[in-house]
Amino acid sequence: MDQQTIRKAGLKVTLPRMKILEILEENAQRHMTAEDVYKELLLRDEEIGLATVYRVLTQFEAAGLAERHHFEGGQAVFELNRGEHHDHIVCLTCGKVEEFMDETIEKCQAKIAKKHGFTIADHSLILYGECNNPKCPNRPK
Amino acid sequence: MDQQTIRKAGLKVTLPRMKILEILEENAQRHMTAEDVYKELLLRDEEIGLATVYRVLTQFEAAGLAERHHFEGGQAVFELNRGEHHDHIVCLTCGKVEEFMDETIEKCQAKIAKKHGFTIADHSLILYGECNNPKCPNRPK
DNA sequence: AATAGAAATGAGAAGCTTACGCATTGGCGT
DNA sequence: ACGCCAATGCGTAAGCTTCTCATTTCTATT
Repeated sequence: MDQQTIRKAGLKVTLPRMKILEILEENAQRHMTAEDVYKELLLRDEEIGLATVYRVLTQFEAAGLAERHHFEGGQAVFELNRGEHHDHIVCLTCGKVEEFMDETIEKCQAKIAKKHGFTIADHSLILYGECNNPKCPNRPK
Repeated sequence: MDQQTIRKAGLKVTLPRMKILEILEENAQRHMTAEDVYKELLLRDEEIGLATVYRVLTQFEAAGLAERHHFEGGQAVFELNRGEHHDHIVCLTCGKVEEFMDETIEKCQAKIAKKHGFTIADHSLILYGECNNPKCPNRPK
């Protein structure tokens, strides 16, 4: 139940938060910008302001429900946290994002952090390139 | 000679470009924002506009002279390209940035790209954490 | 159920970073 | 030394995100 998800995050259960969570769940395979979420809300005739979308997404992030990524292009994208950590490959031509996870890289990172005397809190690994998909050049949006 | 660096990049040798390159060289251990560079120019009584700083930094980036990184915090930072590729560890408390390079990780990335059918053009790996330096909590700025 | 208090929302405006337009300035080849 | 064309500076504009504050909505309480 979504309500529990929100409540456990220490947030009041409100309509905007329910709707936004719902949209993020339905688009779990995509990575959505705040604007994307807002547009989706408009399509559903929900009277939710863009400011609220940003606020809620930021709260979700703070609560660990969602992650914010800064891919190239200035606009931040959000995705629901589904438990398993992963990194991203982004196609510079069509914008497609794929996810991956490599145990070796994770271990190397820990090793490097130790060598530098750092305690790692988080990391961001993004590979940029061309997806080589025949249909790729059709940029979305 | 700096002039050669700029000329070889296909850019006209102008005073702003010289000064900005100079500042980047003198602060090679730091990672500077456009604003940082601009302030440094003001200190030196150079009549160079912020718009020019952004323009020149972007040109340096396009010419491969400098790299632009998007660490957390929205503001992009620039650093001169000194030939050898490297990634970054950023201290979330004091903002200190250290550089590293790990052959194993680089190889893993290539492997992952191949597995996903991507041709890698670039990548961004940033570790965030605490530097554990006794003097760390004195945030700069 | 009704109510009070606190938190959340919506709308617009502000803030911040970055890019742009245009008149003026300044390199660089001849 | 001269002139062309690129580069600059200033102001302004654009894009993304956050803030302000009056109003609404949730939740705990009566």
